[in-house]
Amino acid sequence: MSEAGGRVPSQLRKGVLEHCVLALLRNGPRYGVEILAELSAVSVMTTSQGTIYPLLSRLRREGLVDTELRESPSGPPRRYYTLTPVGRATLTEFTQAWPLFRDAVDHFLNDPQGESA
Amino acid sequence: MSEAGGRVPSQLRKGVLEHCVLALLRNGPRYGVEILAELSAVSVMTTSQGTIYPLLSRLRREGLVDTELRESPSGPPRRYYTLTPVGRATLTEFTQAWPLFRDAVDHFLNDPQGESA
DNA sequence: CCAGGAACCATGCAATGCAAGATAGCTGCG
DNA sequence: CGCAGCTATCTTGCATTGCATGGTTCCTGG
Repeated sequence: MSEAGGRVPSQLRKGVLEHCVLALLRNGPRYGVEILAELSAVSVMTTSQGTIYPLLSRLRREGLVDTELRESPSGPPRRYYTLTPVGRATLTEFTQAWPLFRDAVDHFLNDPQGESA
Repeated sequence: MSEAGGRVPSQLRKGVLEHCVLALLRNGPRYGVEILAELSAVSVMTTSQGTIYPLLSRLRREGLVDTELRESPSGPPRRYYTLTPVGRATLTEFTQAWPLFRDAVDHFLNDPQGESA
């Protein structure tokens, strides 16, 4: 309630979450719950296990990430995800495409008359 | 292919197109084909009739826009869309939420180490 | 052994962009 | 008038993907 201004429609995340996960993996291998936590550290990206596990499975199926099961110091084993060359290339593509999209949205939101420069 | 750098995944548009249309309508009433043209003027927002007509129907059904059928100086009648107060409020909400989302994505894409500025 | 938590995964649903195609009105031409 | 071609609107079916829900496995502590 009263978060009208801060609420981000979940549809916005479509097609973006995937690339944010790839971006996280640039920093080194991560496992599911860890990825979930790092995403949720930025509130508008907060999501759930029901979102990222299917997402991670898809990334693996499509060859964008490799996985490796490692024992945990305490608890069940963790599945670590690592970028493959294909995953890295996909991330690079997105990194180039994103500013175009972002600026286009800014254009429509900020340029009512098409005036400006 | 080979457009890797400029290609914007269509999933990116999800939930955004709707608000870009609302933003367009701030400039006054528009009809379908006209909206399609103004969106396509920004290449990454190029879309098709099969996308905007269902979208416009939904906006009308949800009370975000009003419609009015007007004769065309030449051709079939056109259905003009106008923002309702609800539509205007929805647009305002999105205008506030968008920068949060945009900056979050920028954060993940540009901040590999979390080193910040 | 049992309780509880950490970690993983699968299933079904909802929202929405899109391709393809159908319909209807207007204009110009013969 | 009759037809071609354009403008404009709308419908249907599909693919993608975020999400809620629930279930399973492994480890630790008592």
